[in-house]
Amino acid sequence: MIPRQQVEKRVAEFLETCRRQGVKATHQRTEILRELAGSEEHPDAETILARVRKRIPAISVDTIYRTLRLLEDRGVIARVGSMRDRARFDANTDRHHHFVCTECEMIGDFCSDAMDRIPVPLEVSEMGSVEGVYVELRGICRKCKQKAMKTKGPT
Amino acid sequence: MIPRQQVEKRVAEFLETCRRQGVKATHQRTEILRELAGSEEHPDAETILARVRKRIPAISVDTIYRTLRLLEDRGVIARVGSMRDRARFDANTDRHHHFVCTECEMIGDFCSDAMDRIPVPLEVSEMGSVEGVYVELRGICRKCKQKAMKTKGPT
DNA sequence: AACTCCTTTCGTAATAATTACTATTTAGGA
DNA sequence: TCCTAAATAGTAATTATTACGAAAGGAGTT
Ligand SMILES: [Mn+2]
Ligand SMILES: [Mn+2]
Ligand SMILES: [Zn+2]
Ligand SMILES: [Zn+2]
Repeated sequence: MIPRQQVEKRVAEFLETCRRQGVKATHQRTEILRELAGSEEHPDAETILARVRKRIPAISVDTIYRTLRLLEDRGVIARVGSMRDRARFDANTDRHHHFVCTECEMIGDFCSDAMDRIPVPLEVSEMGSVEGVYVELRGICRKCKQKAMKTKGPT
Repeated sequence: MIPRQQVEKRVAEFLETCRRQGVKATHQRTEILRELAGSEEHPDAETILARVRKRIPAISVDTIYRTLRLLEDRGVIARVGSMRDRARFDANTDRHHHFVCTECEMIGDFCSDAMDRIPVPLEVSEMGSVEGVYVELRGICRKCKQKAMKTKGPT
């Protein structure tokens, strides 16, 4: 579980960003971010909608998608997950990367100093200027592997 | 431009894979792969469809998508590009990574031994078994940067 | 060749995810 | 408080992708 304190810190940062950038800090936006910041599972838009609806029953699909785009564009949240599935979101802006299970779509966080320290290859500098990195390790999670064992029988 | 020879090598490999896996090597599949293997731009499904239609006018949308999924599942091609845009495809199976321009969606290839040598963090091994890596550097390409210069004026 | 059986394709319909539209509401400043 | 541009709700539209059913293809058999 993510500490309430940290969630509120992210929300406060967002409210500050709004003030600086002349964007309105609405109830809807705040609750969407609060929901996402309190989750460790990198939920998709639909899941976020369902959860925020518990607190704001009349919130619309449009607002969810529009807000997620807004937050992403301002760098408050990030879009994660592989192309084959629907978009997933992440309010954790600390530098980290993801492990994705190709079976159940579970997404886990990890850090790697080694990875973060790699310089941008010259080849890339010639293509353009790099502003962000996205690293995703793909495989089968523990849970899915065990499930496969039970079904097919052990090795 | 990609040498004809290399394109045909990839096509031949695919035909071999078909034989081994008991999948039919149809004209449609062959032409879709040939088109993709001959392109350096990581085209999307729609683009591939339009191009293959020049040679097989009656080919259907279904066949394009079904075939792309088949090829991806067999590891013959890969799906690339970031979540915000439509899926893009790549028939280059040599280990490499991508630079993506967030402005014009241009996708360029690059290699990085440093990146490929990084061991999987323990943290990740505990989550599951890693079977693939996807690395994407994001930024603004040269062309888009120059365009921005002309519009807004230089620094 | 004609027959059989299974795979694949075409043409089109359906679905799923995301985005757009417009009347109405609201945040935040004067 | 009052005003106004910005944002939202409810719904329609769009886009990308997948599903379906009838027809075609292809390989082995007679
Ligand atoms: Mn994360
Ligand atoms: Mn590539
Ligand atoms: Zn899993
Ligand atoms: Zn560009």
